[in-house]
Order: sequence, then C-alpha cells, then structure tokens
Amino acid sequence: MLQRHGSAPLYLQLARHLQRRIDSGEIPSGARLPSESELSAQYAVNRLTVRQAIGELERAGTVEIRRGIGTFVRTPLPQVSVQVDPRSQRVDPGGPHQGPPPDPETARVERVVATSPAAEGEAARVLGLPPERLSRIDTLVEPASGPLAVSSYWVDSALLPALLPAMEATGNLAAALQQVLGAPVEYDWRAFSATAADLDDAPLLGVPTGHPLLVREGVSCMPDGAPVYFVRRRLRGDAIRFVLNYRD
Amino acid sequence: MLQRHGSAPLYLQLARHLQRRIDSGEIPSGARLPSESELSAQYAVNRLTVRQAIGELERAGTVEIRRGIGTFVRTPLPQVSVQVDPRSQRVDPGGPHQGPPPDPETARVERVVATSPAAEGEAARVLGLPPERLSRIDTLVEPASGPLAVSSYWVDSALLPALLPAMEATGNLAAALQQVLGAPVEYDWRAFSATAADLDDAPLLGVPTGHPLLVREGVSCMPDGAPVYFVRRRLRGDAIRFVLNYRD
DNA sequence: AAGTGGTCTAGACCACAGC
DNA sequence: CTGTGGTCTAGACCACTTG
Repeated sequence: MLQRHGSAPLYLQLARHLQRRIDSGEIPSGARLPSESELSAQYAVNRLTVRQAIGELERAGTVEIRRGIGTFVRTPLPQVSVQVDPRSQRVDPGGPHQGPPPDPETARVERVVATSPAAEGEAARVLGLPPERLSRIDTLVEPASGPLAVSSYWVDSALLPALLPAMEATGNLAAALQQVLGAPVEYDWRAFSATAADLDDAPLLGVPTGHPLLVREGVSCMPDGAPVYFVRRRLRGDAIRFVLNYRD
Repeated sequence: MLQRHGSAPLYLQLARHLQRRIDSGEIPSGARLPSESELSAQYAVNRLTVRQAIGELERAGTVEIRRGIGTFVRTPLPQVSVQVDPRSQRVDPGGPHQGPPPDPETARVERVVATSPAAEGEAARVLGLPPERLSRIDTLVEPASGPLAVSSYWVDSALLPALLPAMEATGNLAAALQQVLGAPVEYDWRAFSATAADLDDAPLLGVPTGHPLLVREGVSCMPDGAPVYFVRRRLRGDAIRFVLNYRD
C-alpha cells in the first residue's frame, strides 16, 4: 500500500490516509483508531513511523491520544463565545451565545502564579515607563472546566504591595487595579494574534507544547489616557473565541 | 548531567535545558545550536532523543530548523498590524504601525485555489440558507512576503458564475462581491479564535502541521441586514495581528 | 566531499488504564 | 494480567546545503 520511492515520506502518506478515513466517516467522531501495533502490522511499517503519523494528526487537532487507552477521533469541544461590544470601552461578558454558568470572564478564578521584575522591553515601551519600575504578574485563569488562560500583567512596581491583597479579595486583577487606583480603568487598545504554547505555558494549560493559543494583549489606561498596565493573555484557542457584533 | 529515574523524560530535560541556555543569552538570538550529533555526544543521549527535544523547541517557536544547515534560535518576525476601527463597520487598512507597502489587506494578492459545494453545516446555519444552495470558495492570500492566510467563503451558489470573473478583475473576493451585488457589504459580526494548521492548510501556508493560526470568521451582510457570505480565514498567527484602538 | 537535518527500522523497557 | 501509548537505544540510509 505505502511506498517510499521519490514520493512523500511514509508517515505523511499514512497520516493523510488516516485523515481521509476519518473525513469520509469510516472512522467516525469519537471512535478509537486501531492501536499503534495494529496499524504497524496493517500498513507494514515500523511502530515509530505510525507514531509519527499519529503525532501529525494530533498536532492537526483531528485526533486525541489517551495514554493507556487508545487514540480517538476528536469531537470538537464547544467554544465559549465572549461578546466584545466594539463600540464601547468595556468587555460585555455573557450574552446569549452560551449560558452564563461557565462564563470565563466574570465567574473565572484567577490566581497569581508568579511575580517578578520585568525583563522584557516591550511592556516598558508601550507603557512609557523605564523597565526597572515595572513588575510582572503572571496569573492562571482556571474555571471549573479546567485551565483556560495564562496572563502576564506589567504594572508600576509601586502598585504591587496594594495590588496583591486586593487581588486576593476580588479574584480578578483588573478589578483589583480599579480598587487600588480608586478609578475606572478603560481599554486603550487590544490586539489579537496567535502563538504556540511554549514550554512554560503548556504544562500550566494542560496542553502539549506548540498547542495554538489565542493571544489578546493591550494597554489599559485611566480616563485621561494615562497608561496603567499592559496585559498579554494566552487563551486556549480551541476553547474560547471573541465575538464582535457590528449590528444590533 | 541528564538522568531518567522517576524524573521527567530525557528529551524534556534536554529541551528545558536548551531553552534556559537560550533565555540566558548563552545561545543568542539568530545563533546556531550545536548539531544533533554534537548534542547527542555532549549530553550522552541518542540522536533521536535530541531530535525529540529540538522538536519541542521548534513547536514552541523558540527555534527554527533549516535542513542541511542547522538549527537556529528564532528571531521573532515583525508582526504586521492591521487596524480595526472598533466603532465603524469597515476594516481600516494601513495605519502607522507598519508602512503601507506590505499591507496585507489591500495590496494583497488573493487567488482562488478551490471551489466546491458546501459540505459543512455551520455556514448554512449562520447564513440561514439550505446547504445545497451554498458554494465554498477557498482562496490563498499571498503578498510578496509569502503566503499569509487561507480563506474559505460560503456564498449563495447563484452568485458563483458572476463572482469568479469579478474576482479575477479585483483580486479580492470582498470587492468582487460588492461589484456583483451592486451594493456595499457590511460586517454583521466577526470572531477571533485560534486553531492548528491541519494537513491541508499547512502546506499551503508553508508551515508545519499544528502551527498556530489566528482564525477570523464571521458573516457579512447587506445594509438591510440580509446575510451575504460567511468567511473563515486562517492567518499565520506569528505574522499578523489585529489591533482595536478604543481611544483616538 | 563533508556536514546537516529527515526518515526508517528492530528491539527493548516503562507507565498507565481497565479487567 | 493484558493492552495501550511513552521513552530510549543503535544503526542505517537518504536529501539537502555549502565549500
């Protein structure tokens, strides 16, 4: 069946062949693939070659490996939709797309996992503060459904002593900042991009290295425009999406 | 140095060790890592174990493999910023973040790579049309800097005959649609999420399977709100980002 | 030609889940 | 206990890039 003379590598041929069997419905959603040994025998290739093919499918998101049990066709998990009102300067949590219970932005549990002096220049640049006056706070957003996002906030180091107790009380760094500053904080800008889970984020989020993450970063400021913090949040891209409604 | 008794697997220890050597500046940005054979000898592990470690670093985005040459510490490529005016119903291309020349939304080259009957139910659902009346058009957005995005559009099949010639003329499907319909098309909604490059998208974009992609999808409609098309665009997450400015 | 990463094999042992 | 996926080794050959 598979051969290797000038054509594509065996593991890629096998990966594409399995992908077709899945797309055609021959191996339906949720079903278990043949075991690695079985595939190795059926296709007459080494088990490592089978593993390489299955690794491709796993990274592509079509398959989920459960160790000790087997490899299964992934059934897409329902994405939580967060409504972003594009015409106001606040997040509008909830909305009718999903019920409120697993609302990740309000009912979330956010805990601090690390604080450190700022080592990166980007935050200092966008905030217009010298790096030595900045501190970085890392938090993990973990609703009941499992870890959803890791965030890094860069703030003026002077705010830190008051911020961490307020964080304990509110369980939400944005709210803690409003409390410490005694004033509402607005969005200056926000940006969306995507990145791969690195060696630090991956274990925190319970995903393999390289898992696609949605990045939402930006600066928040005082009503007069003075920047307050820079945040860079990495969210599980398969579990959440941000929706902008342009019509009412 | 590395040992395997109850602790983490060798390849992960090695990956983290190399990551630390990179973060500390011992192996600076752009520099070449020792070859796989050298690492294999230095750390007294098999070359395949070294490859597994380097694979982790590649997926994490910290390292870039150039075959026949070596493995290099990745220097982040400058992200093109696309300004999205959150208060209007149009894309505001350009802006001062990057000069206009590589503007991916206006000067882009978009070409059709495939058309097919709609096989997915989601597009029919959000457009409120029966699946058999929908066609799917796949395009590749490829400015001079290399492939940047793949898009899938779902439109009423009746529009297809007029649409493809208009697409040739304008080089831009959104513009072609406006021309065919004889009316401006507005955003209904847009959503941001992230996904992994699958076995089809990966070769089109020239990235490895699983590469993080920024997904921007949504419905556009006529001024009266009648839906016209559903689009799902997958963009190289490391090459572009969407910026929403909330202040002027 | 020499060096690099890419693919593939055969074989071994381990850790985990379920019966 | 059995079967699953996870890790690791030794060795081979290939394809690509550069001198």
